[in-house]
Parts: sequence; structure tokens; C-alpha cells
Amino acid sequence: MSATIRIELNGKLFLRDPEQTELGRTIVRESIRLIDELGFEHFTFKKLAQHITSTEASVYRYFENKHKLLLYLVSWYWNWLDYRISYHTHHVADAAEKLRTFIRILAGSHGSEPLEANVDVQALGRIVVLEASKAYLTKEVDTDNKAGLFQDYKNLCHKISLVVLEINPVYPFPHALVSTLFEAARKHLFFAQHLPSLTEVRLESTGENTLVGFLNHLAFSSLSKEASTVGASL
Amino acid sequence: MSATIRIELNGKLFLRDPEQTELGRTIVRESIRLIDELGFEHFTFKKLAQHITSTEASVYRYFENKHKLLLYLVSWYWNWLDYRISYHTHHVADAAEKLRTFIRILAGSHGSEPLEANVDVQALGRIVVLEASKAYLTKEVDTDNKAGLFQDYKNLCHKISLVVLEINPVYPFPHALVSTLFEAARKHLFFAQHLPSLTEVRLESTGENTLVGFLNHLAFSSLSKEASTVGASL
DNA sequence: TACATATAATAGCAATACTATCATAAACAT
DNA sequence: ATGTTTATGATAGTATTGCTATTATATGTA
Repeated sequence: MSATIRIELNGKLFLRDPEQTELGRTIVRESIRLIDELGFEHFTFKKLAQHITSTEASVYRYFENKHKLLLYLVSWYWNWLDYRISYHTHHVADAAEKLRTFIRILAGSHGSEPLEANVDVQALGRIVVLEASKAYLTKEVDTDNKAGLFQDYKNLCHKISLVVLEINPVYPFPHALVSTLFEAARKHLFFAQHLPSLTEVRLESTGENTLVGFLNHLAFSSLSKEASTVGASL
Repeated sequence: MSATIRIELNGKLFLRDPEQTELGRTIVRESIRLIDELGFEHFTFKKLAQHITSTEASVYRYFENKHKLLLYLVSWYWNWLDYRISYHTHHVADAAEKLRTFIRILAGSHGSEPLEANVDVQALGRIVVLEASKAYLTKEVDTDNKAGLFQDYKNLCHKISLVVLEINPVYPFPHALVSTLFEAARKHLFFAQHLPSLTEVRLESTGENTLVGFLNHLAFSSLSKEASTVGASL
């Protein structure tokens, strides 16, 4: 069994819904390929238009600019992650096991979900690692935030932090821990590939120094009862 | 007593050493003001040249492009941080206390160091929070890394991870923990200001939910002896 | 005095980030 | 079947960005 997922995204992310037309779907699909290949800085709507043998003006009818397109792609990814996390945890009762599953998915384990999509999710995953931070590290962050463009990320973060609180109801930093896990997952995937002296995480490793191992250690030692006393001494 | 610090940076970060001339120092000083004001995306050498009533061509004689300038500024900041950390910890014997001091400095506590500089360090600190990730999240990261442009950050990270190992010699992720602390410090400063639903950290707080509190909790619970057993269960 | 060096002044060019206009073809409604 | 909306393509154009080249001038050095 497999189905095509319909991910609903905030209407302010686009001018015309790209899911609704063939050209729109092509723009999304091929922009992922191109951004993955060139990097967001070198990616332009003109190059995209040439690549899909359309025109710059047509692309601009779907997305206001390339930054909005990035926000769209990243939001789509968080929704996809949300779906996968739900799929793999809805039957799990134990909160600690839920968090471990979350971390496994976050770390990029691509299991077999009954889900097909228009997009190359592997490539999109690489884009998220390299470019996702740029979606909010801008002077326009407050405007974008007021428009609800980060809502999907915030929802997902909140959802997981409820699991964190289930594990340790008195832990004082659930959202901070979860957003740190999100950021750390991306950064250490990147460091492992490009700046390995900044991390012990090795992607090909089967031993202790896996990304999942590090994130689990980080999360669960923060949430252990003993930890409450340890960090308090400032 | 106060002295003007001479921070030595990798010669590949610039074409002509900006510390050596009046124009060079002006370029550095005013680029910090402008990037802080406009954000890195909206900052251009033309705007800088107009601001300092010089010419674009003159700026290009010092820095190859604005990305190299960003790398220069960020490297300068890590060096400054390194200096401050050394200054505040060289007399401290206890490793845990050293790490706490490091975290306090990283979190942006600007104590009184006998150091004057050409630059507005507060503004540079804000630039590091908003823009530092962009210095390495590029397709050119491997080239830049081979040229040694991230060396200062890597050195600092390594230095602190030796302290981490002093606290717990069997902790398996010292560099990963330290780079996570660096990233987390910046991200939660940013989140607290712009996306507060992603963190419990509050900058004006005097209570439990300070940035220093979160980072200490994260670091020391990871390093506690009990933590070794907790995270291992995958 | 001759010479090297740094900067300013100016120009120019290719690429980027758009915006506008118009023609055409498909879809849809009457 | 006909008129109308709608999506796309084709084309043009503009301001800005990123960068290079050339020349003139001022300043200090041998």
C-alpha cells in the first residue's frame, strides 16, 4: 500500500499553490534538485526556469522570491517529518521510546513509510541540513514569524517537547532541548561531512559515535533525575 | 591598565591586512556597523564604500568579497572570545569551574577586560549570532576549510573540549558537546529575541531560565557519571 | 629628484532580482 | 459554438549587485 501525501502549507508561503498545477509541481520538484546541486546562494529563478524550460516570470507567479521558496521547502520537510514521527510513534506507549524514535528519524534514518511524494526527499533532507538555518537567520525574521511562516517548525517542536515533559515533568527546558536536538542533528550531519574536527559523530560508524548515540546521550542525560542537581550549581 | 589587542588572523582571510592602515581599520570598523544594521544579505561593498566615503575598488583591495570579510569578522570574534576565556580561566584550577566560566562568557556576559579594540564588540556579537552560521553553511565549505579559514573556531572548540575531558575523561563526545554549546548559545540568544516559543530561555530573566542555566544544565548533565548509563540504551 | 605605493575617480560588464506587457492556448461557462 | 477567464510563454526592461580595469593624484621613500 502506498499513498500520495497531501501536505497543507500556510498560504502565505506561495502566491499560487504549486501543488495545484503541473508547472507548480515541476517548480517544486526541480528547485529541490537545483538547490541541492548549486546551493541556495547560487540558485536563481532564471536558472530554474531554463532548467525546466519555462520562464522566470512563470516561476515568480508561484513564489514571491527564492527566500519564500526556501521557506516553503523547509516547511514541507518539517511536515513530512511530523508525519513520519506520528506514523512511527502513535502506537508507542512509552515516552522515552517515543523520544528515541523521534531522534532516530531526526538523524535521517529513512525507513519505509507508505508515502510517495513529488519530491526527492533525500535531496530535500540535504537542503535542510545546509540551508534551513538561513530560512530564519535574517533581518526579516519577525515579519516572517508574524506571517506564520515558521508555524510548522514550532508545532513540531512543541509536540516533541510534550513527550519530553512526559519523561521528566519537572525538566525546565523542554522546548529548548528539542530545538537544540533539531539544530544539533543538522549541524553534526554537516560537521561529520565537512568539519569533522568539530564532532566525534561519524556517519558510517556502527559503534558508539553515531549521530543517534550523541543525540540520545544529550537528551536522556538532560532528562535524568540526577541531572536536576548537577547543573544547578552556578 | 588597558591595552589594544593585536589579533593575528590567517592571511588568507584578506588580500591586504586591514589592521595595517587607517582605511583598513575603517573598513573593518564600519563594516561591523553596517552588517549589524542591514544584515549580511543587504550589506554590499558599494554601500560600505559610500558610508565611509571611499570607493568600492578600495574595499576590494582589502577583501576578496563580502563572504571573506564575514569570515574575517567571525574569526576575529572567536579570537577575542579565546582571549577572554584565557584571561578569566588561566588562574582557575578546577575544570568544572573553567567550563562554567566558558559558558558564562559564551552566553554573552561582557565583563571588564583590559582590552580596547577598534571594533564595536557588542555589534560584532550580534553579527555572530545572526550571521556566523552562514560563514560555513555554503557549497564552498571544503575549499574554505582546506585554506584554514575555520582554524580559529576549531582551535577554540578543541581547547574547551580538553576541559570537558578533564571533567569526565570517558565522555565520548567532547568536541561534539562543545560545538553544540557554541551553536546553542547563539541559537537561543536568537530564539529568545525572535522565536521565543522555541526556547524557555529568557534574556531578562534572573531566575532558572537563563541562557547560562540552560547551557550549564546541558553540559553538566551530559558529563555526570550517571549519564553514561542513561543514554546507552538505544 | 625619481620612484614606488595607496587611494580616489570613473567606467564598464555580466549576472541577479525583479516587473511589465502582450500574445496565445487551454479550460470553462453560457 | 462562442465568449471569457486563466495559465503560460515570449520578450523587454530596470535597478542593483558583484566585480574588474584604467587612469589620475597624493604621499611617502631612496
